[in-house]
Amino acid sequence: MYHDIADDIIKQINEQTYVDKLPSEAQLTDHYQVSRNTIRKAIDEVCQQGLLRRVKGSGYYINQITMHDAPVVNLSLGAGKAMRAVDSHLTSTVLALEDVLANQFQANHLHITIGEPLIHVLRLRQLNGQRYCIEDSYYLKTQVAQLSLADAQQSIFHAVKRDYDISVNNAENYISVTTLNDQQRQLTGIHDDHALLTLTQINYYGNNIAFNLSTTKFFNADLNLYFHSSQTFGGDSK
Amino acid sequence: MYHDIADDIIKQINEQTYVDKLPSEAQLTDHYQVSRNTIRKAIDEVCQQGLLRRVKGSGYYINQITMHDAPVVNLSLGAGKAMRAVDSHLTSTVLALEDVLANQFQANHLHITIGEPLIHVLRLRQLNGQRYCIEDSYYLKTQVAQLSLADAQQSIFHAVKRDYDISVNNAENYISVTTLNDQQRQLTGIHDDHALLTLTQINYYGNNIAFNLSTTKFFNADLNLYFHSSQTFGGDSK
DNA sequence: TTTCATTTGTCCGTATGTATC
DNA sequence: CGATACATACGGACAAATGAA
Repeated sequence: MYHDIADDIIKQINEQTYVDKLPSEAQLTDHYQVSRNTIRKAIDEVCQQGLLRRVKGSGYYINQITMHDAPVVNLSLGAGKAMRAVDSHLTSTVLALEDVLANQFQANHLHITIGEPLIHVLRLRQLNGQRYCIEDSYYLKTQVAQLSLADAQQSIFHAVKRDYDISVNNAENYISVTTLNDQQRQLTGIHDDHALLTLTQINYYGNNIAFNLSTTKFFNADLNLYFHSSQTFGGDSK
Repeated sequence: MYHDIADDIIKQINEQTYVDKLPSEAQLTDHYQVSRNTIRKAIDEVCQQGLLRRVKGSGYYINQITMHDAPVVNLSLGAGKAMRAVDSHLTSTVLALEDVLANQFQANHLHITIGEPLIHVLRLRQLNGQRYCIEDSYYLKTQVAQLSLADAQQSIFHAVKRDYDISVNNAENYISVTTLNDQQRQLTGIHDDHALLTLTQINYYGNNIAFNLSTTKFFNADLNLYFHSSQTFGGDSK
């Protein structure tokens, strides 16, 4: 229930029903007809997504997530949700859809042994006709037995949820700067050596079983990856 | 109080008192002599740092965070804590320590008007004799009236905490790829055009007032910025 | 400066639901 | 199936910060 309330609050923020700050807990309690604790749990969720900052004695203030004109991807929304804002406008060209065996890197990150079977998907994604990102994804075949080409052209996470009831519970995120690798150059025909902002994610579901490892390289030189960190902590920070 | 319990649980994990999983909530309730709600809030904090995975009906399992060959800065630890691991080994060369007036960019992010007085600190930081990062920081003079050269050579946040009782409560983080700007080239004598992983942070204290805007450019081409994102969410993700 | 109502932060006890084993 | 363990929700109490009178 508090999930639904959280979703609704986020919706109100997006629709600018709430502009500068949220109504007080008392007002929200009244509005949603639930206890204060439930409201607070809902607000916790919204805060965790970096949309609010909380001020004791004052209220909840809405964060403006912008970097001037530069495009921003909010990673605090959690895996799968981060891209949703742009996801509907993205088109995907599937450059590879194949079974492979885990190498050292993949085995390390997926907590499996070398040689375990994986599905490899390489996609070039476009936004408004512009190259947006290139994404290498590896799925554990023990979890995701099969992926159709049609699914790979759309939202894979959606298909995985539909067919295997797997959705992302949490994720580890690594951000670095890289260039395209040989396979990516060959299949895209892009041969320049540009440094690309790169996001590597290990996605976990349910009991925190890693089921997916993906590396996304963004072509847009202006792109910003955003996330919010808060200090839950009272004190010191020494 | 639940902060202290969270800290203690983390300590027990680090000391391997708890190896595979945590004691049950009932046992922890008994051990710390607090209510179950308080235990759960403490555990929430530990989870948020990515140290635990929670399994309904089963228990809390300790995450084994795998190490990588590439150097990693863990930003999930929260603002101010992220750099602590390396901070003590960093030496800082202060390239600029001056009063400036806020420009458009700074005003936007610090939620102030153009022309407000700021302190600008430009530091070149080294790790084991190697260039590690270059950091531009702007402090609101209304909050931080003065910074000494000695403080700038050490930990500025520590000095700010000591002199003004200001510590970071939460932060907005933007990660992008940039190159050095003119002032940075001039003052460092570095004139190549390398793409650098760049972290822009707006730091808040008292949860509401932005007091610092800093941009850090990392020289290490292998560096990874890490953070953990969890889904608090039960369900769907549609 | 003090006072006071508002608002968020913390903690408690209890009850019920649901997943795991 | 029953026992255990985590998830959700309610209601109440007091503390602490804010902001306006």
